[in-house]
Amino acid sequence: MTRTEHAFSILNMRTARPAPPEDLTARALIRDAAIVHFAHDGFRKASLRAIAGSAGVSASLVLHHFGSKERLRVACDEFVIGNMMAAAHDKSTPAGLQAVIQGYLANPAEYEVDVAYLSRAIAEETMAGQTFVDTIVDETEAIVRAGIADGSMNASSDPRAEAVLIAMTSLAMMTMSSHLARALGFEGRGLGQETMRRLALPSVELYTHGLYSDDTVLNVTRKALAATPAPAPPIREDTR
Amino acid sequence: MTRTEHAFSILNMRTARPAPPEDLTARALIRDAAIVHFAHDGFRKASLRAIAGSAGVSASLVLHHFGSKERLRVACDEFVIGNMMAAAHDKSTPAGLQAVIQGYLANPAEYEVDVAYLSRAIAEETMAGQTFVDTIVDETEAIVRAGIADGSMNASSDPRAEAVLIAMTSLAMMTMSSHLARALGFEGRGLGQETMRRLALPSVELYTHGLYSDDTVLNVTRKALAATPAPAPPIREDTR
DNA sequence: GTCTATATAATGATAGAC
DNA sequence: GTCTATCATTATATAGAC
Repeated sequence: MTRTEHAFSILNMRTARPAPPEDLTARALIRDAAIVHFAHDGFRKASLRAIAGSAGVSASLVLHHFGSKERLRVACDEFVIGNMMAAAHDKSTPAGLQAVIQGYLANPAEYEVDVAYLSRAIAEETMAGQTFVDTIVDETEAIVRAGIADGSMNASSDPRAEAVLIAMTSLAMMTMSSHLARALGFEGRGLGQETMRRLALPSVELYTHGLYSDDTVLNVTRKALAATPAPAPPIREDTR
Repeated sequence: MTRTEHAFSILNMRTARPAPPEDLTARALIRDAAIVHFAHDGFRKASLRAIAGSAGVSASLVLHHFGSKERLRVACDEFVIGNMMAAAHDKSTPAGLQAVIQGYLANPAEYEVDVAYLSRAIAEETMAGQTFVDTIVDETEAIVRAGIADGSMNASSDPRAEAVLIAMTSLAMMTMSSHLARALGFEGRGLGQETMRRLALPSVELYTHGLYSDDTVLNVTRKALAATPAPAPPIREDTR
């Protein structure tokens, strides 16, 4: 994803999960219902009975197919992650998942369920959440390093840490979408296009000219860091 | 909080909750235990029996004092928020809570429980979470507007939206601390000083010079927004 | 594959003794 | 204020018929 694509993607659209409604196996119906319930209520609050009810089957059938609630969660994790990775691969850019996220931010209604599921997964620190976050961070790092290399982005003292910061900001748009909307006066409407539209320009402004008007804070921070040596030896992790 | 204080606060410290260990009323013991359990396990998973066990009392006494699990949660919400607001008031700066957060980021062990509780509250979209987020956003907006007014910060097309973005980034450091640490190779150690130290400089770099090296993306975004009129009439909310 | 019936465990909440 | 005993509900999970 080039920086121009990045900007455009904010206003782009994508098609939703191609899952037809009726001709699905019961196992798939249950899995899809579970994803909705886990996303909406969280793992603990979502009950097998409620999931079974939404899928139009008995609670026992859920266990017959998945063995336990925990294994059902794993199946949902793998399905949603697989879904996201497939969508990312469709984009066929070095920043696949990032592009999917941008697509979501442009049209939240499409990926709504998967994104809500992943938000929960991130908060509950489940396997799907960690995989998703790690992938986004790695992709972001690749983008940042490429941008620095081709001169479109500024040099950084620590591109990995910079990528982490940028990725977390993107992810925060997902996980805190309701707070975001409320803070902008769009209460109750979730993360809609109105919210994203209002944030698009300030976000790019911040990423273009920064917040501070001169290097005062930067210099102060540098001195402060130099004055207090790291508690543990400043081992530089492998940042690829 | 001036911008210099902002930079310094990253390396500052603060004292912890002044709660003595033994000479507390049973009600307070229960409340403190509940805060720990709600923070660690979430509201649903935390059981009254486990809370009572940690407080060294019977489960019935919990209900005797608080009436119900939900009312216990409300009491915890109010206590933690009150705690934070008091700490913020101690700072006696226009950016009280922000300063407390910065203090936490500098020394996570101190406020660990309260911050973990608020992280949960944000994720579970409880009353405490909303109050906390809204306060942080409002404070951030005041800082941004003051910074713009005194020339230390760049002008913005939408200071409120800019403040929301900055606040969400700060809050993401809290709510996604484990993912953050893992992404930097500090797995398992939570959000420690190592992590914060590594992020301090890149964060300020980003806020000083931005990410993009020129106005290409900015101009593209401006054009894209101008080309697609807002879905709903572009009503400008009251941004104070 | 799908169901009904049931086992088993845990939870939030109540009653009442001290 | 604090406890023990207990209730009623709900949850996950199993057994077995069809």
